[in-house]
Amino acid sequence: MKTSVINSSNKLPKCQSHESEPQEIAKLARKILNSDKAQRMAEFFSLLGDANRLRILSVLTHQGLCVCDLANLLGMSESAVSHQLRTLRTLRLVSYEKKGRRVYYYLQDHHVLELYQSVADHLDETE
Amino acid sequence: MKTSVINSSNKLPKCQSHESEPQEIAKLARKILNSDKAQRMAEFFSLLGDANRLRILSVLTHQGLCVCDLANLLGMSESAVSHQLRTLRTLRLVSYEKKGRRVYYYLQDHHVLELYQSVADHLDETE
DNA sequence: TAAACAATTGTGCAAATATTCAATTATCTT
DNA sequence: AAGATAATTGAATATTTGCACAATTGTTTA
Repeated sequence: MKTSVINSSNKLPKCQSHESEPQEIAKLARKILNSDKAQRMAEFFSLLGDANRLRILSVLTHQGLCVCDLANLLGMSESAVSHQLRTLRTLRLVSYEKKGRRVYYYLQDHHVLELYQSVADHLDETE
Repeated sequence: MKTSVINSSNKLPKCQSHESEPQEIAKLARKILNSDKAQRMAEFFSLLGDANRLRILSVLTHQGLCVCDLANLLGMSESAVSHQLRTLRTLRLVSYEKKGRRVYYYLQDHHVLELYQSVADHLDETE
């Protein structure tokens, strides 16, 4: 999930900036996605870049559930589920509520639902 | 990018399915995101889960560029850029065109733009 | 209070990934 | 044709990440 840190060590590539207007290039340079934000965006996308996490989210979409039931439904160990929920928790994609010794998890950030649906549909289109 | 393969080794978790209607659970089981599709979705998201790839895409959003210019703009080595472009290519997010010894890359899948913008905005909201 | 259960946590390892380095291919220029 | 340049590729390395396993915490039930 934590992704590569952006190269700031300025080991300059040696190929020459070419004929096509150098000022155009300079203009582009100002539009480049800022490294810090790129990093945060990458972390967000990476969060969705795991099949098991996606499946957890897909279940929580329909209903809030405890760790135990999630583990059973998904065929994962409780430990694995708990670990994944932890990362989902720290990035505020899910919330939780303790009821006795069970801990119920709920989808918190419904924004991810759009992304989720969007990619799901996209993959359907492109066969 | 290739993500963890889903656990099908059925090492059964031992906690018991609890009181809250077992039939509800059974119904949920049928709605779970299919493992295969989850895998493909995860691969797609993982593709966006790297800061440098995001930056490459963000540049190509504005203009098609050759590897050399991309490397210069992003402060990456040509080799690193080329490697990343390869993965973007194989997943059909970018297209390319050879002009002499330069190879120009273009954003192909404009669908990612929506995702990109969506997450960019999302992070802006949540400060 | 003891035993059972649900969940979390830390450690360690294996698989995946990004980048560097070196070698190679293809194209341009002289 | 020779040398320079742009890009790709493969191998090696370092980092990241997901999960198993074991130990621990907190809660319920007998």
